[in-house]
Amino acid sequence: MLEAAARLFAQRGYAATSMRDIAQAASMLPGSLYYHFAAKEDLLAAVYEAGVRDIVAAAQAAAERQTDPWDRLEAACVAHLETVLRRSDTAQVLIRVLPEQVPAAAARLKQLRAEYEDLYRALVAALPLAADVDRRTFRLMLLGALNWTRFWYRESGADTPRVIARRMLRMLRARSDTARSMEKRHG
Amino acid sequence: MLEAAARLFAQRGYAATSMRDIAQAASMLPGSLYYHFAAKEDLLAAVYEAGVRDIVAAAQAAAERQTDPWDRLEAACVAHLETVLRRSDTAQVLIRVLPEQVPAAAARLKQLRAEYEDLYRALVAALPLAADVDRRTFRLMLLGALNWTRFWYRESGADTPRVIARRMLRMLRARSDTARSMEKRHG
DNA sequence: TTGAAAAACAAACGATCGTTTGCTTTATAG
DNA sequence: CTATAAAGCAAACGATCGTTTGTTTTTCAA
Repeated sequence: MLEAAARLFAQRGYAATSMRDIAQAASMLPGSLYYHFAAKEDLLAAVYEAGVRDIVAAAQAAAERQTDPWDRLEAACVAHLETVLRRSDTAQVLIRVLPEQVPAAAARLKQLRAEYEDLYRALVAALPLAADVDRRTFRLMLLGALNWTRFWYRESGADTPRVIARRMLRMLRARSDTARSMEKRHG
Repeated sequence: MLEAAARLFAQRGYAATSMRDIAQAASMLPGSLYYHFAAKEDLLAAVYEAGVRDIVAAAQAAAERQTDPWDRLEAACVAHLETVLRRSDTAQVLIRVLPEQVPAAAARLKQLRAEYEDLYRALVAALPLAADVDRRTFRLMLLGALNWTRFWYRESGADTPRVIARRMLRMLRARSDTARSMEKRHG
């Protein structure tokens, strides 16, 4: 039921998905949904919560398997992209549906989003970046590029989410890195 | 009237905006809209077209004032971001509303989007990039980062669109550049 | 096996949706 | 000034929306 809602919210958006659509996808009648959720907004909030859980869990688990700050970030990004593009419909809703679109639940949704943004704030904070690199811009740029893939990624394409994430991180890593690690990588 | 529609589509999305909302914002009655547009989808297509025109015109004009490939791209990105974040409601619709959300008009909308993606394809093609840099990833990453700003940019913040665009481009420029221009910049 | 709680059904409520129709107002060319 | 076309008004159409209500089915512990 949550899965059906997530799939439709991710595909069509929140407003364009009716409770009847969701009910049909879940093989139920519209009214039955209201035994589990008091309103459409609550259903969205539940999907959102599951989405945050999916992404944060995947990214965090991947990061924890690494020790080097750059490796940790890369692992998190790979997991993030694989989750969003392949594994989880609920995760896609995080990208597709924005809190402001549902004013009544905006506060709760923003709080949930913050949970996963904090993860990246921490990962970026640990990077040995050159002094003139703005970490906020770095983080927002990375997340923007990653999340935007949802709009052009095709399963049929040659590139896997893993390859895409790594390629993106390599582009950002270059000059942003400290001189010391630059030296090391350049031999 | 187009402006009213653009503002609402950008703020709330396509499905969440009713013809009555648009009519009220344009100080008209709902039925009157249909003298100018046969359907809601046609109204969106018109807004989309104006949005593409705004972005492409601004970016192209800015790029033409420069000769160096990197300067041309930077100028285009600055103009792009200023248009999207400040000047044009219609431009925001391009980012907010995706073709797949309106199946009946998807083909036309995709065609319009392609027009502005081609501009960036050309700008990126002209860059003196290192051989191991994938230009497609470069372009998609840049556009993703730029367009994602719509979701976190605040007018009240300290950074102007111009500053944001330049900072982002500087991060991407570093290692992606050829060795020759690296040398030049590093003295 | 029975009885109560959980879950789903069946049917409808008022509200709002995109759109249409017929008439009136406004603008403009001769 | 007047005729004609462009633009907008007023009112409503059927469809669909989120949601509610009362009843029936299913589940499962005692």
